[in-house]
Amino acid sequence: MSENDKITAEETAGKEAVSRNFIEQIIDKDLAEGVYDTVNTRFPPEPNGYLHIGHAKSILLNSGLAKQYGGKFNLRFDDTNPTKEKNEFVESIKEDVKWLGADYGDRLFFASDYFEQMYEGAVKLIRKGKAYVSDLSAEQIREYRGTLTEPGKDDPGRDRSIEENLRLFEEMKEGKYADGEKTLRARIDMASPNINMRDPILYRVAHLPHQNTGDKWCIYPMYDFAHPIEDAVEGITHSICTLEFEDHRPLYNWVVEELEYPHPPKQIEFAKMYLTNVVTGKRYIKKLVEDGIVDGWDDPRLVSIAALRRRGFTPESIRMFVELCGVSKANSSAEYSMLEYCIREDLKMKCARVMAVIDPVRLVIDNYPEEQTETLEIANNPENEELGKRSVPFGRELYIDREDFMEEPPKKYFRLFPGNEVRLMGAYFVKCAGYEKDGSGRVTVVHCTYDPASRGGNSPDGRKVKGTIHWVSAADAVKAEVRLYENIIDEEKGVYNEDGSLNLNPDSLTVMKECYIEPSVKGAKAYDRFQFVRQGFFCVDSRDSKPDAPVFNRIVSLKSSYVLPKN
RNA sequence: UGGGCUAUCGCCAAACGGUAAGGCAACGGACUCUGACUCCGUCAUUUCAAGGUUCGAAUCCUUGUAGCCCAGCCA
Repeated sequence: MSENDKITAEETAGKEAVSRNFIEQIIDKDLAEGVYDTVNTRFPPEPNGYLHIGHAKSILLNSGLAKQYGGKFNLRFDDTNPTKEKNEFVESIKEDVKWLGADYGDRLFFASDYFEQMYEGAVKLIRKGKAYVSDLSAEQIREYRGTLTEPGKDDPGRDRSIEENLRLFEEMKEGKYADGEKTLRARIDMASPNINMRDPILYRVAHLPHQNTGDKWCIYPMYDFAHPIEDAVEGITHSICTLEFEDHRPLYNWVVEELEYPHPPKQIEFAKMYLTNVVTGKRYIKKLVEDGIVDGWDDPRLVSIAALRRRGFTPESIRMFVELCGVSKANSSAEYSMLEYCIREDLKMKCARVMAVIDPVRLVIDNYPEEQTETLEIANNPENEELGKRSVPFGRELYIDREDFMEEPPKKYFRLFPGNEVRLMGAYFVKCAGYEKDGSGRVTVVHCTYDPASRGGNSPDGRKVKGTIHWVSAADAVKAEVRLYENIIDEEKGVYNEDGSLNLNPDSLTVMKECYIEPSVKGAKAYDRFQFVRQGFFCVDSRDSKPDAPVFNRIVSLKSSYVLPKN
């Protein structure tokens, strides 16, 4: 206890009196009062789907608290319902939890490991007269339960003798009854204003093999009975869950009390994290996949952990985001811009800043000698010298982005236009001398002249230019595909239509097939990230990128205070 | 309509009876070989509302209002 006090104090000091969230406050109080002498937490997913950004909050909150207070953090699969669960999901969840940096070490558990103890717990309750076997059908149970405003009525099985209950429950376990024929219920209060306390079902019959226990069991415990036992068995002190379980807390406490656990865990509820204009619902995503709108659960426009990873988000950025969002009991929805801030912030110093032309147009330097080429040394990240320098080839013919040239510029446009001089980043000043168009009026070539004295990007005469643009040597460029993402949801309209369907943004994916990137990106591997100067952060796609045909995902664009006028 | 919970800036979120932190976003401006970054500045006389208690209220009391959750043999 004194040891934990120290850790807490250090933590507080280190955080410079940053206020503690309400869960930390509860924990501090528990530690101070000696209710607990350590802090053990768990993340208890049911393996019935992929994890998404919302889960990250729970994972990082739980693992973070354990770490902060020097306790244990468990990953526990809440696999008490074999009808919904699959091993495929336990693998993906393990991967995602590890990727997020929540270190559960070897503390990987399954609720199904405790089926025996749960069974014994149920028997104990029966012996205490606190549980009984019910013959009611599902429909009858619903009728007997009453409504929000009317009390329920007693189950006919409620008054069975302990002996009979013991026998019947044993028979349930032996497989004498069909699915739905019998249940084990807690004897609490059918008139409770809290519906969860109206003799909740503890066990149901399900003749179904379980992914972990096989055919050993044909009765499976319900969440409300299983969860407190799982927590107690693992020595969890603070069982942190989301708000919708608040009404279940009295039942949670009833279970640990009736089962007489010496150090009962405490359930604390917090508000889930939602992102504005984002879809996380399983059925919606399933439909997007089925309809071919996205290319899988890890499509970079989605916010599953796998999708964020594939898009190029870092675990650090997700952690920063969760931390920034904070923890409270108020239902809230964070804006996506906060997540964008976090990834930019994280990648800013880490990534090499390279030049990539996404929508190319040729730039010819008329006064540059035909056969001449040269190599320029450019810092990989001017703000981080540790990233070193690279060589960038330069020549007479380059590519620049179409957006960086206009025939008739609007006011305040300081890129290339006839007569204007700009800097080719890291290279020379060039002045636009003319341009060519094809039959459809599309610009095909921009001509310019360069000032040889401005090599490196500055003119010895002190002449200034307003604009600096990026470029790539046509002869040396790496051809690549670049995928530009926007929200898959139409933000103007919100996520859902009146009929419950999604408001999709038809332009959520723009595939640019012919992009030219400077040769320094050659050899980039899956998940390698770069800043494409003036454009954004990009990541090598882990699924579709090939060494000879690289594919880059735009993680996030750079901020911009200049809006190009629409043509 | 019974029970539980929540309401503080466009979005998160502190404040724990002593006179409304901070971050994101936005908007000015400086700087700039990224229209980025960085820097500097602006952004709640007021905390869902109305009363009350108090020298003093976002915090306490009263009465309302709004939102979320609960009637699975799901978790």
